[in-house]
Amino acid sequence: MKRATIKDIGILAGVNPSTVSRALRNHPDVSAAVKTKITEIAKQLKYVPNDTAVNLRTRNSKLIGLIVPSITMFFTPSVIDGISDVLQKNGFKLMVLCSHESLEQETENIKICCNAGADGILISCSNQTKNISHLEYAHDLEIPLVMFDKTVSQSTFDEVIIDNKDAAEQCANYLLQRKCKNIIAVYGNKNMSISSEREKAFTNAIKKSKATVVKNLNASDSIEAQNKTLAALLSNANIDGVFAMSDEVLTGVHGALQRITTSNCSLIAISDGKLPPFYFPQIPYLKHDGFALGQKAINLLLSYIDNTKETNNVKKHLLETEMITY
Amino acid sequence: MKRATIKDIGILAGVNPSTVSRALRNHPDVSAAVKTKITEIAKQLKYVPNDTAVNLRTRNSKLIGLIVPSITMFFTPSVIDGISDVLQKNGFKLMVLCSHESLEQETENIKICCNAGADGILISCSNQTKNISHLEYAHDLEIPLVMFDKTVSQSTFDEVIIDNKDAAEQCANYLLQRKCKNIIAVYGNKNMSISSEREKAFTNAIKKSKATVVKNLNASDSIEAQNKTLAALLSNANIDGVFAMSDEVLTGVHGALQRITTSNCSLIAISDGKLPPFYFPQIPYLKHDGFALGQKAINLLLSYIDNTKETNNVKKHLLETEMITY
DNA sequence: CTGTTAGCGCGTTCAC
DNA sequence: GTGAACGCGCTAACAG
Repeated sequence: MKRATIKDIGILAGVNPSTVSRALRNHPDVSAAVKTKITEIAKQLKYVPNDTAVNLRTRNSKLIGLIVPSITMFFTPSVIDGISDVLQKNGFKLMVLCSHESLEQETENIKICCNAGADGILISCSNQTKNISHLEYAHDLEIPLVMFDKTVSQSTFDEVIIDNKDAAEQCANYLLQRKCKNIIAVYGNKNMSISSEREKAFTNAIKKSKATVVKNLNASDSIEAQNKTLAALLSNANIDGVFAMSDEVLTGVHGALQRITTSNCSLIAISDGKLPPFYFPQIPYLKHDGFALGQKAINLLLSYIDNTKETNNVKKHLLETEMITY
Repeated sequence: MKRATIKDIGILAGVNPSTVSRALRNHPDVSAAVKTKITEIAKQLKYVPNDTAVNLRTRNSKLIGLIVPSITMFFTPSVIDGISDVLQKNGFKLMVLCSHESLEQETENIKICCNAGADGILISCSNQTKNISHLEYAHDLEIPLVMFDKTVSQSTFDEVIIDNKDAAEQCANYLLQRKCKNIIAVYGNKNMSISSEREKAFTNAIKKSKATVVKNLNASDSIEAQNKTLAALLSNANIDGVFAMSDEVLTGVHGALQRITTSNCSLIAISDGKLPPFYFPQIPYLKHDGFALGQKAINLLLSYIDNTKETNNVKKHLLETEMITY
């Protein structure tokens, strides 16, 4: 069944295609009589405007490119959910590209987005990414871009991230309240700003107390986290507190703790909350909401696209977090 | 920076736009000299064809619509990963729509895909979906559609699913080998064909032995799974084997088992393998690979789009599974 | 208020 | 071999 066009309607209504176009878009210049007539015919023909033609004419694609380092994480799906939630309401399409933690693939994905004519790009960087030189391609084409979650130090694009300092401090305070004295902290890949920021804040908070951070660990995946944590626990029998900065890391840390039957540690993690309830006993965590983060990031991007953004100041947008204990 | 068009190149090269078009698409009719000259200029201008214009002209969008019931599950992200892996290599874009287990939203998503001019649709149904009447919209427009994973009984569209019968039987055999006699089986939502098919196969396999299925449970989410499993365990002290048909269900089942300290049950699950290793001790599972399933489904859909599909027989495509024990 | 005209950027006939 | 002309479906400027 072929699709009806604006022209088909015009013929049936005995009017010019352009009149049909105006009527359907509720232009004030067209008479009520003609308007209802055209609307009626359009309904009968099950007319639906051809997006491609509209896009070509109006020079926008109603397409948002989303680039993520990995999709099988706990966090990313929630973010996608939040983004698509907003986009569906605005008639935008979401194109999902995964970089698999590769800078090369990430660079390629930027090009794909631009060449596909995306109206805007949302990116969370791979752990290989150290600067934003590969984002210039989008910047040159004047395609709005917003970074979220996994960002790198820069001052060209807006960033939507959780309040890393506050989150890490809250976790530190939790452990201090539980009277922990000898603490291990496990972070993600060293390149990521979320790692260094959380480390800095956590370390400072602990320093203010009588407790000490016995060891700062970095791990790019849960296996590495498990091995390093296990080694640290074995060589420091007096560890009584562990901080895991993400779900990825938490998985490994938890595995390590399970293997040390003698250990009696307090554990706290930064998490989006999907994973912790699966463990028994449940693990307390500082919740950082991926769904909300996705929504905030896409709303910001859309404000760039619609030109409704108030100021032009590039800045970091912080997301609040919440401590969940049982 | 504005994008260069075929026209810009033509002016610089002193040739007609149509010649540029031919040269860039390596048409045999254009002389080698002109061809290299044009290619050179195109490179300098960083020319990239305008997808929208090409799509309008060629009447296809290079867009695939993916509709899933939920995205925060364990399984879906792997599937998306597999799909986008294939699509990126073929220059297709992936549009992700989530139905949030709502038939109404699913119907709406079908329309969004069609109206956006998707070249093809991949769908995993919500647990409210009982038939395919809402898919007719796509069928009428002759848009290829392939169902995967969560399907409903029908004979219009191809389905890509795991070999439910084999999977359930393998799980049954695992429990029988462990000398289980009194077994609980926990399935997902009753409407889903994967639930009924797995139940049928599992029950039949157990029936052939001296063991019995004490109880068949159905649960739409992990909370419900946990409550029902817990109740069943409490009222049947002699349970020595549990089968969880999915990660969703497994989460609840595991929670229930943890709460019964006296229980000494064998546990087996059908899972894509992301969740089981997180538990300690690790849970054996029948692996059904979401990544591979995604790839298989999209390849099938692409063969419809390219018209390279051999036969026109609608059928179920089964995916093999693998038992993972420790 | 409505019709005419002119493109958006590209691919493809048809001439020459 | 290459140019000219047309049209995909739609919107927008200009006329009347």
